[in-house]
Amino acid sequence: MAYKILMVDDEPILTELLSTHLQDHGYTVSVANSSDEALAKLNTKPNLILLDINMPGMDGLELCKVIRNHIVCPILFLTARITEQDKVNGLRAGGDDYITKPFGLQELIARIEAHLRRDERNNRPPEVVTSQGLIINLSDRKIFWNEQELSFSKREFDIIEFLSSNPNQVFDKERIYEAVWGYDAEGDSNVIKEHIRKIRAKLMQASGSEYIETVWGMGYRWKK
Amino acid sequence: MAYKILMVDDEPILTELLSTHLQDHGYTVSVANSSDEALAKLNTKPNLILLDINMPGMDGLELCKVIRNHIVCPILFLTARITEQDKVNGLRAGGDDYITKPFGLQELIARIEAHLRRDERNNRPPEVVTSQGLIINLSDRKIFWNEQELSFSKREFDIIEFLSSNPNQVFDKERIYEAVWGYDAEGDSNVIKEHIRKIRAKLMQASGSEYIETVWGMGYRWKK
DNA sequence: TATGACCTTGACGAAATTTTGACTTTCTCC
DNA sequence: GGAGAAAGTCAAAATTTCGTCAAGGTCATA
Repeated sequence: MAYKILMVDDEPILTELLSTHLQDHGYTVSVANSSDEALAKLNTKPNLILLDINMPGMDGLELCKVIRNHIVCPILFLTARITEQDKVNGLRAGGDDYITKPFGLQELIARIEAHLRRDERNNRPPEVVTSQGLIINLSDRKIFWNEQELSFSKREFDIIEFLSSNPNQVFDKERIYEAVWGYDAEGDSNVIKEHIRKIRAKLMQASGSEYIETVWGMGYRWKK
Repeated sequence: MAYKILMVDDEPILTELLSTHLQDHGYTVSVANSSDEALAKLNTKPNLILLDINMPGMDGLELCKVIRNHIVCPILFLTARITEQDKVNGLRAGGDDYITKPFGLQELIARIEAHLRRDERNNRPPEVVTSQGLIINLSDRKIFWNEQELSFSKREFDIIEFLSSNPNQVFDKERIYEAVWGYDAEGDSNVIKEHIRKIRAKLMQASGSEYIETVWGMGYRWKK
């Protein structure tokens, strides 16, 4: 499937030119000419973001910080200025790389490919999910808090696996039941509540922190 | 509208049997007895694909990869073998689930329904962002004012979701009730007024601005 | 068959949300 | 400006959902 790139720049001429070029290289490109538009287009779950630093309103650095609250993917700054300070600011804001204008199209493509490759490697089989010092090894079905291994039953582990693999998303009880048991729950059931309770108790005892959050009236979410 | 299912299997007996069964459950079914036929029938835009792994010529896994280049929808493998390696191969190829032969028809229907529901959920309306730093993340059901997360109850969030997804449009109370509660309000009710009040108070406290406008005698409108 | 871990269920109090009803304020039209 | 309708406010009642506990059921294993 084609990689999706979100390009954020307030110069329509540039965005048009670049998006054509990127599309020629097989990427799916969506363009945002302002920060608001960029935020609105985050839902397309881009694999990589190209971000102009100089923009009216919320500038690229600010935007980068906000984006980082929502999704994880390589963010490359397009910028004219590139002092040491810019670099620091950019990295602090959560950026991954810089490309100084004017830049060669070859270089742009090369850098994009490099970052996507790296990202791919990093996001590979989520065999291990880590979360606030907790290590969840999905292939071994083992969970560690620091050096100490915690013990969970099958159902408990399945629930943890499901929730922690989809952090921050809210799932209602039916959805969890469906995901873990593999079929629909009949009527109202207490099973999930009870398992969640057991899981919480074990995690709290070991780590002292909350991992599963209740979203009242909606379900549960794994805090990341 | 009936969901469309594309079934790909080289055993005519099986496909005939299954397609009848699926049709009895209200699905529109198209059958392909070979990979080539399957590719040719992709243009029917199925909502879900059932794919036999073992087929002469291009096998199910190969076919799956190719399909993935064209459309996005749940792909369920029908398979006799199901080792860990198969599972990995299948996931790598872009499959969503496995059903091992022989399987019960009940189970098949249940899984199909589950995947269609999930797919529906994932393809939800996009995240919405209004100007001035308010970010409404529909999939996580989180709302941010700049860096700060605001808290809303289920109904409150649902109303915000509905209005903000249709900015600048005016909806009367009945319409909102219908959209959020899922059924019609009986008689005049204060419920909407009250929820709107709570929402406004929270948004005002955090951001200092009005997002919901009253259109007197008509209803409410999300200002964008 | 006995044992123990695990899964499931029903009941109940606590907590949070939702709804209601009475009342006040605001707006429109005459 | 005043009457009437629509919208806003507030507190309290009604309802829903959640967390917890105790107990019964199931399953694999010794």
